[in-house]
Amino acid sequence: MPDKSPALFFEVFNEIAIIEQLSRAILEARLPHGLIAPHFTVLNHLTRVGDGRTPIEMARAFQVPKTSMTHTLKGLEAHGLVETRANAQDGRSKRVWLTDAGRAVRADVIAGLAPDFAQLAAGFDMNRLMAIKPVLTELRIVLDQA
Amino acid sequence: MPDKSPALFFEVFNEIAIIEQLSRAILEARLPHGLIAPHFTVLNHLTRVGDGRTPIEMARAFQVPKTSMTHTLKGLEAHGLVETRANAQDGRSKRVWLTDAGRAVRADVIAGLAPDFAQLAAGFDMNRLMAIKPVLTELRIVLDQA
DNA sequence: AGTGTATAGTTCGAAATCGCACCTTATGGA
DNA sequence: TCCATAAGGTGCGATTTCGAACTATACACT
Repeated sequence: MPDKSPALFFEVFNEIAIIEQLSRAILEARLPHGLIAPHFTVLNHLTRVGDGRTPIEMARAFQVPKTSMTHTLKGLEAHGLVETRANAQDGRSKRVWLTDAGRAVRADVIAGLAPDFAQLAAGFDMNRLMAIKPVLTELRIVLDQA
Repeated sequence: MPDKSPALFFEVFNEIAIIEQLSRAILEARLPHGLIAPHFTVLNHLTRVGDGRTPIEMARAFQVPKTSMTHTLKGLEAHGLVETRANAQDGRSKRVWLTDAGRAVRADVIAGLAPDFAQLAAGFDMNRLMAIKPVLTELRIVLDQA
């Protein structure tokens, strides 16, 4: 009997790629003009884990190249949503802080997403969503090590 | 008690976005020079569902804009991995066919991924992977409708 | 047939992504 | 202290992504 695991991985990764596209599209539909998903992701991250993070730390968290993070942060700074200051502990590094405008934009976007979430929650069993989360986390960790 | 579902969706979509990045990176590391993930995705799709598909059909399947599909197909054609012919049933449309080279490249890439899959399968319970697949499919469908 | 609308696909331009090379600062020995 | 190496960050250029506008064909309705 042949090993089915490659096919299974393919199918799962395929679904994941499509879900990523769709969820990003839903988010971006609610973002103010000029902001895209990576911008919001940074605002959200800084809110959740606390601002004062370094660019490289966020690049690792999101698994994107550091040049992409430079670009994303430049966009956020141009919109006045974050500001960067030198890192007193490390002269090579910066730290990124949310501005009041940045916090406000994040809050507004989340508020604007409420109807989308409501619709999703109506069509989807939250228990099943909760059930897959730890598996996804485990998968992410295994992939990260590979 | 507050509704936790927005946060749960955020976390799941976040994991999914990271998994998408990581799995794409693993795939692209095995692709021949000049090919990226979307190219392979098309080769794989045409192999699985049969070639002779139309560009718009694949754009919908992958949830990408049709302009992106035009670009991806142009790259595949430049590499001689697919060829397009007019659609006899619809004068506006094309159909896309795999070449022998295209089939060979897909097979080679999959063969090259074997060690990666083996490593993943070693570090991950296939039953858990199989368990989340239908939930992901359901999630994809619900998102698609939204 | 004739007309209005919808669909498949491309072109074009703007923005995003990301590898590479580079600069600067840290760090850990000799 | 000096030096080699590593790490944070940016500039640049090639490629990708994708929205807007456009062409050409199909289809529905009269």
